[in-house]
Amino acid sequence: MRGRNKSHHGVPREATEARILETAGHVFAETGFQAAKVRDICARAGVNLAAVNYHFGDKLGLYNEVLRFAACAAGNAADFDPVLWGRTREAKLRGFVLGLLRHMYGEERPAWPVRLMTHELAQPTPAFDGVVEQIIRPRYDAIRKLVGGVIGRPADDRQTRLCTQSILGQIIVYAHGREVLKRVWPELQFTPETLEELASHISSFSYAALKSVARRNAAGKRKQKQTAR
Amino acid sequence: MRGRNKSHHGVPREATEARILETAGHVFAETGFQAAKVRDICARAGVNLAAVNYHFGDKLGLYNEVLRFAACAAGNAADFDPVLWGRTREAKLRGFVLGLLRHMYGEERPAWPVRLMTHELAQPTPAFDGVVEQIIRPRYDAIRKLVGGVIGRPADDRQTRLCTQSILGQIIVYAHGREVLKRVWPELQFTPETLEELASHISSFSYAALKSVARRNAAGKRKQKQTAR
DNA sequence: GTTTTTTTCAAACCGTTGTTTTAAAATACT
DNA sequence: AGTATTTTAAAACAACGGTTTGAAAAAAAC
Repeated sequence: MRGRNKSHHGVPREATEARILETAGHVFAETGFQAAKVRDICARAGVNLAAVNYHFGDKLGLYNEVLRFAACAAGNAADFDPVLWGRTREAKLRGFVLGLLRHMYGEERPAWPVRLMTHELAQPTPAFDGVVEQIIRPRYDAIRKLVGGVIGRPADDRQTRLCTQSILGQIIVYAHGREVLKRVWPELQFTPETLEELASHISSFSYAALKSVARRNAAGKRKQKQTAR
Repeated sequence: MRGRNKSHHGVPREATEARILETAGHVFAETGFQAAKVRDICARAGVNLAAVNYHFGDKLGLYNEVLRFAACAAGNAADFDPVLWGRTREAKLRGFVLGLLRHMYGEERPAWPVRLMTHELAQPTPAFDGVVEQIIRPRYDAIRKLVGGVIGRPADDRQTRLCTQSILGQIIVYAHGREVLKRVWPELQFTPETLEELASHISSFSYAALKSVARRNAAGKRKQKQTAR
């Protein structure tokens, strides 16, 4: 009865399907899954109301497809090799930060996947686990390894994780604090130059902090040796 | 017809009203304003369906009342004098961070106001501006002033704001990254000792970074003077 | 104790919203 | 061209959910 996905020869999507998907991304990002209305999506996409159910089964099916689409746009795991980001560790750190910022605010990228994520964080749907495993965890593991290298600790060390949280927090605050930021710092604009500036600030801020942690660790070890003697 | 607020002599709230308010806080925090159901709130509170409309006018009226309640629980502006937090600037910073962490995760405090805020950030209601002005801005201004003091710049300097964002980001990541954190770092528990640990980490991490920024600024100035000579 | 006011309750109301249906139009296949 | 299949379209369906109603119960006022 209902034709799922591609037509009989390899053509991936009908025009209608694509238009729904595109529009749904924006609508879901604006209001979240629950509050988004199928009627709204269809009207904006200029397709009939029944099209969503015909092409995607139901609203949740459409949402999952939108998430899959957003996941593709997020890039693949191969991009998370720190060697791509720079030569020195500080350069690597800056590369990671800038990459993430560009990914979230870059002008060439659509803004809706990030906003969609904000809604998932506030109220996860069943699809959230997949998003974490596919999108977030590889990035998290990569930066954790890098941080561990700077402070001379294993990647799953508690202190390493705290430092990782500190770095990620500085990045996501611009996404999740968006509405607050608009009010307490309305002058801030997200131009490409701003992203560079943010990346420089966050990476140098963090690198200095990490070096300080590393020094404190080394001092701690020396002291331990002395008292052991 | 409908009796608003307090009864004729000064008693602030009927039992029903209070029970609705209490329950509504939890429900709104779980699912956000839109997705929360009046029927659900009433059922859980053990009151009749019509009670919400009778006591609060409509759903939005109840929500506003819940926000006002949460705002009270958030403490008043007088708590934001940095001198309360410690003697040295580093101690002040740690005091601020610990205060915010305790406010968000402290066991004596109910957890729902923070989750409610997550929903507001994802999809602000008209009440959000009030929340920002009453709750967030005083804290933001206080920490901004403190940071400016450490790096030797005015409170509304761009660099000061960037550093402030960096510190706040490290704190809110534990609130807004909650669902991610549960998946990538499931072992983390929020005991009172953990809060102390987080506060120590974030404040020492940040203070080291701030000092580094201050040094870089001083070096920049020296260089400027030399070339000017 | 009677009257008045306030509060509770069950039921109904009614717009909204996801989904289904049934038929017509468009497209592909032979 | 003729047939089968896929896609679109308008309307209806059914459940959900905020709100209203009108009467009963409870509380307050007198």
